[in-house]
Amino acid sequence: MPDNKLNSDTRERILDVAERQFMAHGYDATSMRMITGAAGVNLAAVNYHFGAKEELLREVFRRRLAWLNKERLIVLDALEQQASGEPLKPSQVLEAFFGTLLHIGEDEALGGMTFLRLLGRTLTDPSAFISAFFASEYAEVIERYKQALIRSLPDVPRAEIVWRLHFMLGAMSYAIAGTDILHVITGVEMSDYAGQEPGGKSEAMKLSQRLMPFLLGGLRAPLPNFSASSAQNGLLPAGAKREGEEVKKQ
Amino acid sequence: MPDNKLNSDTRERILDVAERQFMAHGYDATSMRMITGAAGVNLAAVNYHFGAKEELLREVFRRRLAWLNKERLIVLDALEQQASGEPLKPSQVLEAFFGTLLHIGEDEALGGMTFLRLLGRTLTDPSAFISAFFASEYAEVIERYKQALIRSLPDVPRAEIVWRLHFMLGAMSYAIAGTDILHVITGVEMSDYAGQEPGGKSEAMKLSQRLMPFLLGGLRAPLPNFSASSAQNGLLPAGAKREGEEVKKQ
DNA sequence: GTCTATATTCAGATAGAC
DNA sequence: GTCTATCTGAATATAGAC
Repeated sequence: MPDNKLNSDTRERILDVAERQFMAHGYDATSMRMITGAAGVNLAAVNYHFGAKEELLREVFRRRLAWLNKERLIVLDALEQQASGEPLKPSQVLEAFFGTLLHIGEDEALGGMTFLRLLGRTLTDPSAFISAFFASEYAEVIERYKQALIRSLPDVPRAEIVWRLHFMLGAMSYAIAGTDILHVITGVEMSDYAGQEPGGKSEAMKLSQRLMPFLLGGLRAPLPNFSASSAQNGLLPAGAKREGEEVKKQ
Repeated sequence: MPDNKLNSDTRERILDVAERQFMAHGYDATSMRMITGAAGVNLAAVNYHFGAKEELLREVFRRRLAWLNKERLIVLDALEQQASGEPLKPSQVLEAFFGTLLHIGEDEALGGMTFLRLLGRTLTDPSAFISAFFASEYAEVIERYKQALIRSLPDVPRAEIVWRLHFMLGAMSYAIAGTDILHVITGVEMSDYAGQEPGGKSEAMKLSQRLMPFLLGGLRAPLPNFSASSAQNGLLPAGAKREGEEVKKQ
């Protein structure tokens, strides 16, 4: 039985290609023929190895999230042990959570920017099976970090922290996922996302340096004022102040 | 010729239903049969009125974005005129931009939360025709607000402002779009998104009150420090500090 | 494990009667 | 403007030879 070295990793080749195609075109718009064609394997191979297309997507995420979830817990454990009972600083919690994620972007073996973009885009996908999958994959880690954040900000109400965790996830996912779209929307001035020359700072590093201060600033922002009076300092939607507007009949 | 009142607004009914379905299932996963079935109109009606499915999606957005874009410019114009040459405060710019958007969520005639969610989700859609459409629809408004932000923060480099505008768009879109998904991910503690009882604060208002301080905090956060030395204060991805890691072969 | 061939279903779109 | 009927293509998935 001689070497069929190339044949044996059909499974991995499919996963690599699927990851790229799902990122580029979205889950629905990526057909199994596109995947198997680009991977140079037979159409039936996907069903043989994964059963169905949905399972393939789940497996694409599983192999990356396994590392990410483990790493996030390891880093948080290490920080908490180091702090010996004291609450962590908010910046430490954010670094552990977002830094670990962005690290994936620097390492092709962990999925690189391709996977990060896929992750950011897929998180907003409305498909039921996808959101159910993410909910179960993320539950434990999010809960741990939520608790760490709550301890790190004793003066901020729990509910407010959860909102802000939500906002931070959004800012990050979008920043990563939106490469093409928001690039165009926000103009061409941004330093290039792509083209990570070895030697220079990686794409993920540049993103991290800008994102972290933003997130920290948002997380520690003054609390909203809920006191009775309505139009107190202008946190209302601007349009809400005008009245008697007519809605043109299109 | 007696009243065929109900027949004449087939076009609008299709748009209303399509908006809801695209939001709930995504563009690709929504078939024209689903839309026409739920709208109670004939399958051929979509092609008759809009030509093709892609055109239908564009029209769903056009009728809402027309109001939004106009309103955003009106509000910004009014603020700038009122300031008579002086730069606006960052909070004013944010209110004008995000408040106008969130106002849609309070008014069913403007699309309500259904449209806001659809918008948030669709912005990350990778389809080429969708991103091209948004780029052209948004170009003018984004440019105006970008300039207003740059004037309002004279000490912050232009590039940094563009990054942060990007992050803000992400935080907001995600917060809106992620109702189902991130609800689950971040736990059940958040005050309910849905169920806007008239009399109480609307969903959009509650979101606005939390989002605005967060965005403002992020926008005005201290700048990242780019000075030479690498590991200065820990803004690196946490995982990047460890070395010699092995990547298990799956 | 890999391939061909095919079953089955469903998509978007249109022709043409009314 | 609306409907029925249908064209055409492409999707996922599987049976069965090798």
